[in-house]
Amino acid sequence: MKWTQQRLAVLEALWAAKDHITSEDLANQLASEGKRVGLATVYRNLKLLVDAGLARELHLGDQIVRYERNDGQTHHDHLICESCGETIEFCDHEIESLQEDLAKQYGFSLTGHRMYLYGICGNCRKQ
Amino acid sequence: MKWTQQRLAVLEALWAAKDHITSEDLANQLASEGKRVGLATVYRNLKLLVDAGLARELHLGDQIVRYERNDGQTHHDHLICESCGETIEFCDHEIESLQEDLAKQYGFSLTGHRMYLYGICGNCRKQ
DNA sequence: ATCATTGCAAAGCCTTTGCACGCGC
DNA sequence: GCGCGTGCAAAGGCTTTGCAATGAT
Repeated sequence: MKWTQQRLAVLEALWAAKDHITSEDLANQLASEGKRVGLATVYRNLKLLVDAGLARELHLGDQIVRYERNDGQTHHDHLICESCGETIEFCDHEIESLQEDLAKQYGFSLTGHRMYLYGICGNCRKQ
Repeated sequence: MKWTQQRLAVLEALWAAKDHITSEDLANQLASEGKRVGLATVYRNLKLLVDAGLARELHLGDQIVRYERNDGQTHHDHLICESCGETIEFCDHEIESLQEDLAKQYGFSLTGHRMYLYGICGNCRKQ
């Protein structure tokens, strides 16, 4: 894997993004920084970064694919405000242990999971 | 909402499908039964059925949108075998109650969730 | 009779691919 | 210099839409 400046730029943008980001937004972000990286290259590199374990692909429930950095350690799930779109990342070991139990009941060995909680955040409820 | 024969056909096919089904598969299924329903009509009706609460749209983690019947009562989550694709539906109140707690901790009022557990089923592990 | 619904084909959107050029090693 | 990586534009899937014709009530 060659570390071309485009690939680095994609990685850095992904690392800098506070929220989960779409391919297009990432490309726009790069463009706004004056870095010209073709959209196809963004797509290609996001895929590669996922394969390399440096990024993670998210499907939050709509059809839009988003990416986030993957530092390889912080597994987490998502709590999403349906009103303002704020997303909170969390990790709950108690739930995860129940998931393990449940899979075992069905004879499955668990390899992973995705959990998305949807709700209305405190701020939005006040308005 | 008019109950045209096409709409009924889509609904019936969805009801009959044992597994979660894609728009295209559903269209093929109809075609194989000799019912000629345009693909656009399938798409339009699946959307409408979701709005009407008769169907549910699933995003199992790939980019493929699948549908399942929604009888309005049986909320459930999915346990998916990554090897053979078998999916098991389950509902675990203990996990759901923990989800509620967790949302509350973050000031959210929970409106829903999606949970997908991925693993290898007993059969596939034997092979 | 009226208006929602359909079918078809065209258009849209996002994503991937082919190919010649350029850059990292 | 070699070969991977890039950019561009074209092609690909899947989904939606425009429009005239059809069908449900």
